[in-house]
Amino acid sequence: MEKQTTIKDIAIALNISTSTVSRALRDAPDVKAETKAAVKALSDKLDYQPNRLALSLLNRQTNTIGVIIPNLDYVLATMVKGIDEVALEAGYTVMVCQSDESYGREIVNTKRLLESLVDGFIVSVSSETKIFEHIKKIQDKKIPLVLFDRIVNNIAAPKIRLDNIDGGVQATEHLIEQGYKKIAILAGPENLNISNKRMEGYLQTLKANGLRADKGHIIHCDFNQQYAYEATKELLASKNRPDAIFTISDRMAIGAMLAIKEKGLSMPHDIGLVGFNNEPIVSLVTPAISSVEMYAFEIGKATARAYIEMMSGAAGMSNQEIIIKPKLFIRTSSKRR
Amino acid sequence: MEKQTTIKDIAIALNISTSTVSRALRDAPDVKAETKAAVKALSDKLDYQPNRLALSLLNRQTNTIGVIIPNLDYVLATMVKGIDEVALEAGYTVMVCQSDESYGREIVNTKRLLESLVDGFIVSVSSETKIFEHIKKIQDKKIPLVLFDRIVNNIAAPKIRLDNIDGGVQATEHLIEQGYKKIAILAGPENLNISNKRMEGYLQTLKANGLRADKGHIIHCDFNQQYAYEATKELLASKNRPDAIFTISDRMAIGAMLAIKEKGLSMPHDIGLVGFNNEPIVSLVTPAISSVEMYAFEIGKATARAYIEMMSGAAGMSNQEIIIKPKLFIRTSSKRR
DNA sequence: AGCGTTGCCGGTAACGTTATCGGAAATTAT
DNA sequence: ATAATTTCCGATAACGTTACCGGCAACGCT
Repeated sequence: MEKQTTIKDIAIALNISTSTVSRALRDAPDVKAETKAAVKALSDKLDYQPNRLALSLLNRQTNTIGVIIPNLDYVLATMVKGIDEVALEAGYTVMVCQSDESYGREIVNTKRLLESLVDGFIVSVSSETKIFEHIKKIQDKKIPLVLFDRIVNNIAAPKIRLDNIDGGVQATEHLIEQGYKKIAILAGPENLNISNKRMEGYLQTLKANGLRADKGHIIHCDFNQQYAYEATKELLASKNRPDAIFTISDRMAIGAMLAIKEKGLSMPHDIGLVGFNNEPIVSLVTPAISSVEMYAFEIGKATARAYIEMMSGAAGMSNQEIIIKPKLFIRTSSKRR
Repeated sequence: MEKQTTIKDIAIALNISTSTVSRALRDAPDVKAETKAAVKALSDKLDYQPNRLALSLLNRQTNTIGVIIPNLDYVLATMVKGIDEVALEAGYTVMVCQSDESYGREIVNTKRLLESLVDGFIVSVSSETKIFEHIKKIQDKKIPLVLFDRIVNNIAAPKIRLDNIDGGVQATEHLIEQGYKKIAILAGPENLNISNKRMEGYLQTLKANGLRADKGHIIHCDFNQQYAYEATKELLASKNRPDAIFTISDRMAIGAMLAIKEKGLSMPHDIGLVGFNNEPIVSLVTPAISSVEMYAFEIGKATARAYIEMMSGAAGMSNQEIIIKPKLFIRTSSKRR
């Protein structure tokens, strides 16, 4: 707050020019060893810290990555951890902004970071976001952009995401193998790509196995576990009661589990249950819930790596799509054979 | 990446000076309406964004808060959300850096942010941090600092934290009221203040009720649920088996629950269980786990408010300590009367 | 002795913005 | 018509840093 020590302070104190101080600090070859020593000693004593703002202004780069995410739930926090780890290693600073699943806040965040605070973006869009002008604006300004997890299809950028369809396939195939016939799905919000892809895998697999999805067995609801609980209660009360439920998040799986227990049904006997994300919690409840691991930490790391690659490879963004394969972890909630 | 539109571009295009453009954009009174209109039109067209770096350099303030946290678990993520909400509202940008519970990374993060990137700090120290020179350095430079959650005692700064002792008291009193006599505690890492305070409340309450804490009933272990599971198994196998367990986090409570069930004991009959944090998950497992709510979101908001107050009140930091009262939520796992 | 070379350092401009001052032109008052 | 005021705008410096250029010594070479 007061006044940071600057290169000028050192220069005046030693009665030399700022240029020389600057060179001395960077260990340039054309500075006398003696001078260097004096500069370094004083800089240590005054606890000099270079002013990154001045540097960034000069070089037109901040070495900062703007990360925009919809929230900080388990999966995204894990991904951010992955991004952070790789970015820090490579000398980047990360600026995380949550949009809180709000389109408006996503725009505000983008705008702020665009004020020359970052030299690139890593974005996962909010579930509310249906218009992508703010994302396109980033690209119009030729600012590097990487999309991850909740990607946007009609934007050309490197994308790192889970193979969500495959996740849906693995979960559904497993349930069918276990002999379940009437498999319901608790899908997420309607316009959410990841949710729809998981459902696509579910539908594909049903079809491939000659099963038909009852329309009443496809429920769109928010990620919230409360909604999942309510939705499951309705499902279980319906005429055509499902004998298995696939939820596209673990939160929802736990909500579903609660409703199932309340109804007095047993897992995996009466009803099979498979969740998504493989959060630590699923193996700690009873019965332990089968879940699709999405390797969030790996996705985070891959995302940061793609970003770094894009920054170094001046040769235009490659727009590759990295697709991580999920893996179903089978537990008690769905294993009846 | 290419080149952002600057005030200069607009000035040249309209054949006026940069000063005039600057004033026009800020709606200064001494600019002709006509000129203003022209400037604004062109600035919109070119999608001009002011360069915050230049501004920050000039004003010696960034309007950015550096938030340093040990990790992004449920509690801290919630607190960050609270900070974020208040800070955004007040026009601040937040830079979140995780130290990943590492002393080294905490120092690196502090150092980076000190390079004039932020004009104040909000810090929760890592569990590994025992030396606080890096924190003191912040204060030596007269840079505003607020501590929250995992605070540091011998540093004078505004502090916002939970009344951890009271949390321990509430949990323990409740267990005693329910008739439990041999109450064990799964405490966190030894040098972690919040963990010790919760234990202090536990010890106080035992003493006040004429109970003695068996040394074997006080277990220090990492926050990790796996450790809690192992530790509980040992507890249950010991000669002097406890009839209740108080864990200082919900993660640990769930680990404990798992061990209890495995042993074939029932809650709340054979064993009472109380956790800490009141994470959503505790009400979704069976039995639902009693837990101490710590109002993480409120703590986050109060922290940001304290920061803002400190920034505005030029009259020295007040160094007040805001202490949030926790509240025990009683659920099945410990209610046997 | 004169020349080129090397070692070391200082001055200047630039990054994008705004505060401050000063001044020309236009308007009003006398 | 002249003075006084207002309206509007431009030039400059500054924030902290480094790249670039240039220059003065001192040294070595012929």
